[in-house]
Parts: sequence; C-alpha cells; structure tokens
Amino acid sequence: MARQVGVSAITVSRALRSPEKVSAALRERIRLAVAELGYIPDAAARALASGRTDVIGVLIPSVTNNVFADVLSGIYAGIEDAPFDVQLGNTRYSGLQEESLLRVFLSQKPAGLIVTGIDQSEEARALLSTAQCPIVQIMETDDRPIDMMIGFSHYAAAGAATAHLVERGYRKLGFLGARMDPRTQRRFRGFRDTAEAAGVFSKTRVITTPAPSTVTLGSRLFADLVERAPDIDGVFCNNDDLALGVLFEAQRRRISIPAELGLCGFNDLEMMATAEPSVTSVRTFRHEMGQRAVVMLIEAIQADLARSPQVVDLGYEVKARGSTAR
Amino acid sequence: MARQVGVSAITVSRALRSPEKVSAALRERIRLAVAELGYIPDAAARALASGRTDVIGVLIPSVTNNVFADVLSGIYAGIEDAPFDVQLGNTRYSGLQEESLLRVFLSQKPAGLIVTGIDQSEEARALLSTAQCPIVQIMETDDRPIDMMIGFSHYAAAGAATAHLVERGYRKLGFLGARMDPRTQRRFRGFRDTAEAAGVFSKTRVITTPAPSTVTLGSRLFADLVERAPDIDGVFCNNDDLALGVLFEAQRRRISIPAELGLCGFNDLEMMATAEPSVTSVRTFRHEMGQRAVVMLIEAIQADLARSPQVVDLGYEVKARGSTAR
DNA sequence: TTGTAGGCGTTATCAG
DNA sequence: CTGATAACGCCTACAA
Repeated sequence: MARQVGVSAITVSRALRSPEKVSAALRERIRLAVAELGYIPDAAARALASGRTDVIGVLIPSVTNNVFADVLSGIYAGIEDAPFDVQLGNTRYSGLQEESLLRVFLSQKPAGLIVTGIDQSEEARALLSTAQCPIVQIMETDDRPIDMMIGFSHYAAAGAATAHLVERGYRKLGFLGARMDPRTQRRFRGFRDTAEAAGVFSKTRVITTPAPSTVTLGSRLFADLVERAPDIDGVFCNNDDLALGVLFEAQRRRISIPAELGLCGFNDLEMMATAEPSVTSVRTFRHEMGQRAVVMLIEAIQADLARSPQVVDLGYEVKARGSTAR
Repeated sequence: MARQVGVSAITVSRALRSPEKVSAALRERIRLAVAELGYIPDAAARALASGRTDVIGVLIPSVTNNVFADVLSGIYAGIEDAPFDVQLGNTRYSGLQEESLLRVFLSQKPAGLIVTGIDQSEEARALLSTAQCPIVQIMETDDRPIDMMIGFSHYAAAGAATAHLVERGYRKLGFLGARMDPRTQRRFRGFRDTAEAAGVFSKTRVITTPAPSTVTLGSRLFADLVERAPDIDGVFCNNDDLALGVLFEAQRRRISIPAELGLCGFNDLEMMATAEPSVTSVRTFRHEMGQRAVVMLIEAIQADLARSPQVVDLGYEVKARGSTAR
C-alpha cells in the first residue's frame, strides 16, 4: 500500500474519498504515489469495512434480445455519472438461473436490484424479500409489487393491437408466437380475448412454439399458417422479429401487404418504420423504462428507503403504419 | 451468522464449500439452519480473506449491438457451469469509459478479463499490464497481444467482400459506413485497398457518418449515395443494419437487387438469409469467439498462467446470396 | 472431522 | 487535519 510513500495510513483513504478533508500538500504527495504505484483500492476490503457497495444488480432474461438491449441502454443512461456500477445477470429465461444469480447478487450486498417481470418463483420472491435494498421490477405492471415496479400491461397492449387490426377490417386474424414465456402468454391472451369479443378468433389460426424468436422463424411460422388457414387476412406477431419474417415470406409468396394481409408486430423496433412497406407495431417505452427504473432505484437508495411500494405504468402506443393501411 | 445454530464456526464455511469434508450429521444441521435463516455468505469477506474472486470481467463497447449480443451469448455458453460470474462493462465506444471501468474491475481482483479490440489507450494498456490475471482481447487479431487474443481481420474480411462484388461484375462500388470506430475504419481500408487494386474505387461513392448504425440510417445513406452517384451498381455496407436499410430503400426506389445493384453487408445477422432477396454478407464467428475466449481464459486461470500469449484467428466467410447473384 | 489463531485491506470511531 | 485502534466476515494454516 501507499503507506510507504509519505508517513500516512488511513489518510490515503480519506485523500481518495474526500480530498477536501486532507491538506493540499499531503493530497498531492498521495496523488503522485498512487499514480506511480498504480495503486487501486481493494473493492472487497472496502465493501467489508464499510458494509456497503455501489453495485446495482440487473437481472434480465436475455442479452441477445433487442428489447432488453434498449432497456439496458436506458439503465446506463439513467446511471449517468451516479456513483454506481451496474452488474448484469442473464437468467436465460430460467427460474433456476434467476435464483442462483439472485444469490450471487445478494452475497454482494448490492445497493439496489432491478429484476425483470413478475413471474419470479416462490424461492426467488423469498430471496428478494430478504434483500436489504430497494428493488425495481421492470417490464410489466400488476398489483403485487415486491417493492417498486415500472412497465406496462402486455395483455392490454396486445388487445389494443388486435383491436386495431379489427378496426381496419381484417377478420381472419392469426397469431404467431415464439418463446412463449409468461409475458408472451399474456400477450396471447390479450389477442385472444379481444379477437373473441370481436368474433374473429379461431384456434386454427394460432401457431406458437417454444423456440426463440428469429426473423427466419417468422417466415416459417407464417408459411405454416398460410397452409393451415389459406383464408387468413391478418396476423398479429408476438414481436417484431417474427413480423419481419412474415413480411419477407409474404413478399416471396406475392401476398400483398396490406391489401391481402394486415400485419402487426410488437415492440416497435427501429427497423419497422423503415421496412417496405412499413410495419405496424406496438411501441413500448423500453429506454425510458430502464432509465426511470434506475432513477427510482437511486432515489430510494439515497433516501435510504428500503421499501417504498409504487407502480408506474408507462403504457404503450399502437403505431399504425403501411402494413395495416387499407 | 449461523454459528448460533449448531456449535460451529468455520465448519459452516467448509460445509458450504466442500461438503464432503464435513460429517453428514453436521452438514444436514447446517443446511437446515442456512435455509431457515436465509443465510448468504458475504462475497466481500470471502474475497478479502481468500485473495481471489470468481469474477470474469467483460468489457464491450455496446449493449445495443447484435454483434456483441452474440459474443455475449457465446461467453455465457462458454462459462456454462464453471464457477465464475461474468461482470459486464459497457464502454460505449469511449476510451475514458473503458479506463474507468477497467479501474472498477481491477479493484475487484477479477479472475480474468475479456476486453474488446486492440485500440486501448496507453493508459488502458498500462492498467491491463498491471493486472494479475489472464486477459483475452476479442474481435480482432494483430501481432501485439496484451496476453491472449481471439478474433479475425476486419481488413481482410472487408477486402474479401469487396473482391466478391468485383468478381460478380459490379464496377461502380460504393461504401456506406456508420459509427466509424477503429474496427469500422479497418473495414473501410479493406474495401478501399481492394477496390483500388481492381480499379473500381471512387471517393464520391463513399459515405460515412459517426452516427450509430440503424436500418433507417442505411436507407438514408443509400438515398444520399444514389443522388450523389446515380451510376452506382454495388454497395458494401459496414454492417447488416445498414444493408437492410439499403434493401428497403432500393425497394422503395424500384431499384432491382441484384440486377441493377449488388448489395453486401457485414456480420451475417440471422435475418440476412431470410430477407427477400436474401442478402450477401460476411459471416463472422461471434458466438464461437465469445465461447472460446472464456474457455481460453478459464484454462489460463486454472493453469495459473498469468500471461500466456497466443493469438487465435477465427477467420470469416463471405456468404454469397441473392443480393449479389447476377 | 472439527476447531483455534491470525490476518486479508479498508473504514468508523474516537483522540490528539 | 491527522492518526491509533478495532472491527467487517470469511479463509488459510495449523493443531487437536
């Protein structure tokens, strides 16, 4: 340690953390020594001695998914220059992984935690409830928050998209779904209930798979759908990757969008507005969600509120575009 | 701590880390107590006492970029059940951010480090060289590895793509580039040198911008390019997002691909093969890169090799598809 | 198989 | 403004 340098000990600690409490002379000598020795304080010792860390743990189910990439960039934007480090955990849509990561995170006594969704296992909820830090659940809303919560209703959003297709006169609606995690299932229910209410639902026009979403998969599912239900005139996709696959497959089959087929995606990825034709989608506020989640978290941390229930509904927006313009 | 429970102390530590060294009876009692108290060992204390951690730090320049998402999923695959946690840092293409994150990571005395690229600042290289752990640089290859390195030559890959366009008879080649970080610039040089050698290079057909790549930006850049050089008959894009934007814009302008325009992207995202027409791209082995990077790292960690220079070149592959099929 | 002693590098607390 | 002392909770080494 830099104690050799001058004739100090804890002063180094002070010089580093609150320079104003140390005389200019010492401060300078210490600064030089630190630079020379390449001294970097030991995070573990600091955490142990102070009993706190500046880690914000973030648990998301996928790193390959654009949706979470946007949330993440919002989180980084929200952190800005706040003195916190985000530590990312990838649960890979697995409850077991989530529990295991939770244990890892909790062992670090994080300053705060951001977790995805409302479908934690009992075990995970138990772990979370023992956490000595504020927690934000993101991506969804419901009335059973562990602590804070920010998101939107996937059920309502999917319902609105479906209503839009109906309103545009599409009657033989199909649903394409991949991955089928709990969020996706809520979207499906939103579709089904709205379609049923409008009298346009048919089980034969629903195709789902547990496989992860890709554009290629969208093309394949749509090909299946067309064979199974040739009279289909509208498709609501679980997400935009699938929708893009449908767009390409429809082009290949010379099925005209929007004249013969209405197409609606979900998430409103950037590319949907640029596609030809542009694709209707449900816009969600992912960046804002990530950003506000950290901001809420940091406020709770700084206010020393270990638990301060609150639910923020960010809503959604059906962006009507060329693919449903008839 | 759980010492109250039985009549033990360090035995708890052993029961948790190497259960076989503790009698079945005690092990069981401890297991119960742990479950009941929700006891989770303190990571900081453990790190401080043992002088080591099982953290693998990963520094990438972007979380919103599919390219790094794939690398990451490879990393997670490579970690599998190995007893390491990955900690992610997002440098956001900033050298300063990278240095700062490096300091944070090094303060945790990580077991290993994965960093992106070969363009670290002097300061960053200095920090890295003081690290007491193995390091893997990913995404590129060169002859100046800090420790281990796995990637490919962006220069050569872009050259090969360009050669492919030339071979297919395209002569008025253009280049579209966004972000223009060092890797992108090497790709540009690969394009330029190859195009010049073939006598088909023209500066007026090159458009670049520091803005980040999006599909929409691809459409815009292509629109500019067509106005500036109406005789253009081939485009090499910096990446697939731009290429997809070109595809859509060409459709809007009724420019036929591949008859009137040859199009080649870079990265070979999954969607390129499904697009209509399918889009030629340069495939890179991102998942494998991430996976092998951790595997190399873990081997070095376990062999206790603090430094074991080696460079792995994963190569690339020009995937010729419909968009250059004439 | 279990326990004891000592210390990891930092910070809180209280003196000087 | 600076320093001494005592933890923080766990692990290594050695002993019983």
